[in-house]
Amino acid sequence: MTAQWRPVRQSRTHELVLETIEQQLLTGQLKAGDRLPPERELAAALGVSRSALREALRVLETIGVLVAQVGRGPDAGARIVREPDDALGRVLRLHLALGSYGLEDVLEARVVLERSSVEAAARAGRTEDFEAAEELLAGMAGAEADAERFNELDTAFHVLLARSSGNHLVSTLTSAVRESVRALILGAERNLDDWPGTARKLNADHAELLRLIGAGEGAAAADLVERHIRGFHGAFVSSRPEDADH
Amino acid sequence: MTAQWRPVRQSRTHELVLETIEQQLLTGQLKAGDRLPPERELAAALGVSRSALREALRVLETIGVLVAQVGRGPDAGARIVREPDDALGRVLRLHLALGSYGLEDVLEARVVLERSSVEAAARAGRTEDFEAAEELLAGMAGAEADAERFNELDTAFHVLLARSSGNHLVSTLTSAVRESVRALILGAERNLDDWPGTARKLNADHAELLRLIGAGEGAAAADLVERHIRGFHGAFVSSRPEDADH
DNA sequence: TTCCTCATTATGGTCCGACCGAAGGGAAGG
DNA sequence: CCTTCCCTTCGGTCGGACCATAATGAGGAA
Repeated sequence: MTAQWRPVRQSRTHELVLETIEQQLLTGQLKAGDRLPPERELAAALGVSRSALREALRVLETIGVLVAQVGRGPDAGARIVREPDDALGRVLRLHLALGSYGLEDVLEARVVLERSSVEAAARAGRTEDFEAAEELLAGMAGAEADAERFNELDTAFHVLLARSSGNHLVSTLTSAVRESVRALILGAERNLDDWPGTARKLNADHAELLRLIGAGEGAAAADLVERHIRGFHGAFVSSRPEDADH
Repeated sequence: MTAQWRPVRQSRTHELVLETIEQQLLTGQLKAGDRLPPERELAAALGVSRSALREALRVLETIGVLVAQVGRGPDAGARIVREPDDALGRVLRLHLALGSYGLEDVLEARVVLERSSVEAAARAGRTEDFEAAEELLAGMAGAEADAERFNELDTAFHVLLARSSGNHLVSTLTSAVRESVRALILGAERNLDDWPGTARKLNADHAELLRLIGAGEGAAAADLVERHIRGFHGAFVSSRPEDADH
């Protein structure tokens, strides 16, 4: 194997701090819900400046592992939380914009993830999610004129299906990927010739998808969701010929 | 729809800075390879303190969108880059540790992603990746005694297959998910009764997988990789009964 | 007593000014 | 022409100060 040496880039203080805290997370010494000491105390305890500590905390915050609240009382200060969705969404969104991967890749990823989601959802059969999905569906039917609102509900619908699969990770990834192309999809919808008609078609897909999932027909639902995604996604990719290289 | 209000959490300076820079990324005013102005200048231009700016830059750095180098010359300063893999890996790793999702979820996600990867790889048929994979395979055969090294090569092997699919996004996700459980897998391997025997079996799978991909038999390769992952992953999940809730 | 009001205090958020160390650029000297 | 050494330009770090926010608790009014 050809040796690949990456620069060591050693010892930026905030990275050391980060490692320390990460270790405590990985070993379970820090759990969700725990509070960190006040910044000034922790900085002193770690022997670093408050600025360096704050940079490390900021990183944890963007990862969705920590939130901070000002003020006083039991809810104030820095707390460990579990909110990966926004973090992943932001990463994917920015890298999509930078062309770290192309739209085709996003299309394939969506197909793969959502096929798996709907199959699992059909197996799980959660009626409460089913009802919520019905509501979203009704909302979309009423919002066919308003592309922005439709897009919002559409995203919520797909994310709900993913969540209904019972697999948090796949759901998080699905949600993040879907969010990352949200602005693009919205832009494409606005440029379509016959948007209301397209919206109706999409909604018909959604209704049928929901029916199949409710009936436990996972395989059929998976095929439908693939057609659904490829159909629309493919249509607007072709109208946006900026291919991203790498 | 029941209204869901999340707190506005408005106007932390570094978030405003972040939005500004993100906008420039999303609109293409900032592209990969571009250099940002020196921190002091940029801070002054944005009308914020250097600390606030630095926190925003740190966020971009953890997202894998920016790197900073000290010193002088054309390569110094903050540059826009495209390195999503480490960022995603870190997010998933920490959230796995926090129990944002369970091991079962990771198993399913790996199955879904890697099935897709090997099918695509079989279609793409990149001979150069094939050769690199052969090398890794040989390396693993020689490292059956050393669990750590084996694990390293194993990870590299799966990541290589993913990359060979030609889909950067799926490859990145695969790599991140695989990295996130790397420490866990290593720990499990060390606790196995018959590790060398297991290693041989895994390697046999790898060899056969590579053969199928080379022969263009994507479907068979997908089935094999699913059995491969479920077999081993399932075995060690059962020996580690800490189920993560949410 | 009970309730409202207001000062106190703990906490994160922001800013400033200073200094350190790394690394390219260029002048001085061989 | 090449080497050596200083200077300048960067990010990285630090300490201290002040602000905004929000719970707390004391003190006064009903």
